[in-house]
Amino acid sequence: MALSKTSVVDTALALLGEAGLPGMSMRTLATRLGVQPSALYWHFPSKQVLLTAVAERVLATVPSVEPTGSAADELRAIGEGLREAVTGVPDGAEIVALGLAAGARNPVAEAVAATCERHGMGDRTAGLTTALTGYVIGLGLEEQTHHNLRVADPELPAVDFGPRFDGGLGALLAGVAAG
Amino acid sequence: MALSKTSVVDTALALLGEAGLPGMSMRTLATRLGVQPSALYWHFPSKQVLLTAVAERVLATVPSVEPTGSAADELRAIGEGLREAVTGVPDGAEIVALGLAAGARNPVAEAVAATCERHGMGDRTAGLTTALTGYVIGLGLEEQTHHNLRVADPELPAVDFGPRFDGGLGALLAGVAAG
DNA sequence: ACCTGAACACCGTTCAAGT
DNA sequence: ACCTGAACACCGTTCAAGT
Repeated sequence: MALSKTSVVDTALALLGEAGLPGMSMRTLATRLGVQPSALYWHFPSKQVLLTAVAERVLATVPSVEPTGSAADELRAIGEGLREAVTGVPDGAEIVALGLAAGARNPVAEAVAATCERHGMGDRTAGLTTALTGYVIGLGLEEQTHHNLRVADPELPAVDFGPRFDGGLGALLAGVAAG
Repeated sequence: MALSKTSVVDTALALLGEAGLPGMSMRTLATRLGVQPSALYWHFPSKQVLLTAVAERVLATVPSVEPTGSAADELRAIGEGLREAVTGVPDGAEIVALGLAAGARNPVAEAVAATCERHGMGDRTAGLTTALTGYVIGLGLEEQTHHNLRVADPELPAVDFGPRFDGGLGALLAGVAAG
């Protein structure tokens, strides 16, 4: 059957899940698809563009947040949702950063806008979107890099990024009304 | 003259400044040093380890902050100082993230601790350190990736990350007493 | 329209051998 | 101790040619 952008991105995601970015070369991707490497370049002009398509798929998995809590609770849920999407795929932080830099739609922006307006703080939308997105990507990058290093060298001490993420998110949202 | 770790890191930083991470291959590095690529492996076991040494040098340029303002002002200055160090070298965010993941000392941790204790909020040190560091790295990564994309494709719209950084930092520090 | 085959110009890393 | 020379096993990308 003929190749399609969708099937290429599907397979790219599968390879990422198995071995991260180093395991997703254009050559292994082609092999997995039963095609020559050069065939991929008919569908995508470069690996970078292919990766932004992957990033868009990752961003599409960010869950939407129900308007049922305080502003702080909703913003916390938005941050946690982005974190789940980003850390759900190995090297996801790097890939999503590429996607956002390339102009991908950031679902966090709209979610934060909705929450802020609902709670009468629409003027804080831009700052909170930047802070939340940057924080999740940055800590996600550290976490995934740390994981990659530990795979190569098990001597490296383990770090639990879960509580660390919660603590940073709490500090980040301390200025948002709790009730 | 014989090679040394210092001279290798010096030259690595010079190459990074010229063309970023893609311009800093072990081969170009060796050529610039007038040596064979394999010679580098006597001084560093891998490129990754060499890059963490580069990261430590970058982190060492983070300026220390004078205790002359409010807690919020001092924390803002700490964040700005880290940003300057990180964005001062092309692909610095990625490199510093690698360094921190490898266990490099984070100068922000100590600076935040000093400020927090001076202002009677020592219990907030950990959260603020994580939030501040993650945010600076994350937005820095987006910014530098965006810059790299624009070098390859000038069609991509320019974005001024300066005001965006300020806005996010303001939101991040909104929960810290201003006076 | 969609893909093959072959090549170009690179990578990081290893390791015997030299001095 | 410190480095060379040569090789191994890869990369992303291009492009004429096929169907």
